Amino acid sequence: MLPLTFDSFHQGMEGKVDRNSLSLFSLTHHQTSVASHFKRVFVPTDSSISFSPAPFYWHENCSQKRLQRPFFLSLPFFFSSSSSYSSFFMDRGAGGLAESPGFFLTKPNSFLTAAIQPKWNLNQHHHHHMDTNKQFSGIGFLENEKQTVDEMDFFSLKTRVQEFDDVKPPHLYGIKKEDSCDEKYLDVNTGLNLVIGNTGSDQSTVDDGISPNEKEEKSVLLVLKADLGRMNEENQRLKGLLRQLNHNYNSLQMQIGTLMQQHNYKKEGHSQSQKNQIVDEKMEENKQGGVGGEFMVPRQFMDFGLAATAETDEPSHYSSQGRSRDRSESPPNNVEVVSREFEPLNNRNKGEEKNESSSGHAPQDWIPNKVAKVATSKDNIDQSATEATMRKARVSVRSRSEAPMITDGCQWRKYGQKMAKGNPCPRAYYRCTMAAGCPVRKQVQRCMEDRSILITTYEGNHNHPLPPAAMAMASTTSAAASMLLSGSMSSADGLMNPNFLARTMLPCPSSMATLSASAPFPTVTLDLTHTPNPLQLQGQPVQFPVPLHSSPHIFNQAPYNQTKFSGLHIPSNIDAAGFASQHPQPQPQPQPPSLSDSVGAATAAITNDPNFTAALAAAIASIIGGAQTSSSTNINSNANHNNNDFPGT
DNA sequence: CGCCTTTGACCCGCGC
DNA sequence: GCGCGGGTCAAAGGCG
Repeated sequence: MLPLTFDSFHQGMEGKVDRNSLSLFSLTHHQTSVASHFKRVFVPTDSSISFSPAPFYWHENCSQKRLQRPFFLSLPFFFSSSSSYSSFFMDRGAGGLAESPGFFLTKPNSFLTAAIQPKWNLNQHHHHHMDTNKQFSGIGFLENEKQTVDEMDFFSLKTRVQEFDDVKPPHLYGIKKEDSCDEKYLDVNTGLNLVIGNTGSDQSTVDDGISPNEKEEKSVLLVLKADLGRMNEENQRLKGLLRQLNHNYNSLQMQIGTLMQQHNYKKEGHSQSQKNQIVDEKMEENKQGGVGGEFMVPRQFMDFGLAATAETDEPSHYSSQGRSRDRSESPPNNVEVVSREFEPLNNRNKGEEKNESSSGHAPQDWIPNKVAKVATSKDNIDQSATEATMRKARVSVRSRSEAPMITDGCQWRKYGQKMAKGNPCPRAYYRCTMAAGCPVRKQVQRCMEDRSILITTYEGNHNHPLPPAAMAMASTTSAAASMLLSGSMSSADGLMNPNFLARTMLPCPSSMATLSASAPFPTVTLDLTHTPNPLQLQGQPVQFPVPLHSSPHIFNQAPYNQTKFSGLHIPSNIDAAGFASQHPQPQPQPQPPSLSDSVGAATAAITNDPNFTAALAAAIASIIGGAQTSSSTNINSNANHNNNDFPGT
């Protein structure tokens, strides 16, 4: 233990304030009858340091002078700040020879602790100078709270003593209760009300007639009160933190709402009047359908949304399962779009009829929307053109993995396997089993050309909450599909001008993106194979969202007759997470340790970069629009039945 | 026993 | 009408 150097303290040396010394303090002793045992300690303010005084016991007679549990928790309430000094009142405390209080000055979020200890004890112990007026004189650091005092590395004091005569002691206004020993004070300097556990300032010298046992009980009581006070303070701090979090959350919600309004506004502006009605009905549905919140939150923001907006509420998916799907009773005009979102390539109406009549099986969760087709009697003219391409949105993810299936956080049940033509690797069909009736399905197949690449294609929307581990992939695919579908629903998008794309999309060969948006399924493929995944080297399943660091490659999947689109470039500085957060979800986003690009950060990036949003939307809209045009004329020119990538033939 | 995979059969759309 | 290919079903079996 380094001896304290009191000389500098007493000589009033002016020390340098630096964050490593933490050493400056001075005090004044108010010799008043009211608060004679209070010492105001002034700590020079360092912008990088904030002090949080907490008292501790110094056990004088212990060979190992361990720091005991703190008491006098009234101290923090004394804490006040001025421009150059922070100050707090220090109760001289129980004192005595056996134990006397010391005080920590703790740097927040740090083990670094300064300790102040009443001088007279030090003097008694070390036989150093005695100064009855300046009774507090020690300061030093502790590496951790378990460190003994002997191990304390006291800093030499680099202080100057200042007498702040203008600082008034706290004014006692409360009545001292005989049983509690509490006194109420008003700090006339800070205006704070203070409740001080009065232990008797001069117990070491004044015989107050209290027995040692009573003193101990009072000390214990004070300790408990001190703990309670500390907990209350912590509670207040946490409350403040919670308020701040709520505020931030609400702000983010408002931003989402703003983005959604802009999103809908674009759709309204570029589509027919019936679309307006759709939006209105969606909003009305959200009002009535229990989607809580201050603003409309479409389901795809909460689910693994592969479809745009409320199309996810496909009635027949759930009505047959006895689910509460009130909205299916009066399908809005967008039901036709809904039906196409989930309608398989083939029309399975007959199969369903067979299932319902002959086999007696309950209709499966993912079935063609026969009801929806019946309900789509209006506005067929415009929608007929969309019907050719708007069947089912798919998001395909290419990733390198030796495992048979990537780990995306969801639970899947294999329900089929087929040998796809032209690919020796079989294609596996999986259905989400995290919730009964979840319509989400995925297909897994290895790329024939590079069998280390696993191609996973997602389809449908989850109808249940997702675990955090599944949110990343869901948000990624949701955003991709949403953009794809929202673009496909625009028929005369003014942003479809290629020049707009040229202006907004920077060419970047490594992030060359192509959408396959033509019949039968508009498909977005996220190519995550270009970023080495450490896990793949270990032969372990690819753990999403690990690969999301890579840039999204949206390229031609061409499973069927698909039109290739070149020239859609996504800026390389926009990562997949940012892409996914195009439609941030209100659920807590996963924060795996390996995902440095958190969704939240990506959300901020997106919200701060409206150009990217507009550009991406316009690009996909343009592509889809081009697909719609070409699909009716020259789509076969790009037929590629030999494409080996899933879901290619 | 429940959940899952396997696997042949079946359905469907499409092209010829 | 027939064959092809994608997609699904469902019985049988495996597994913990």
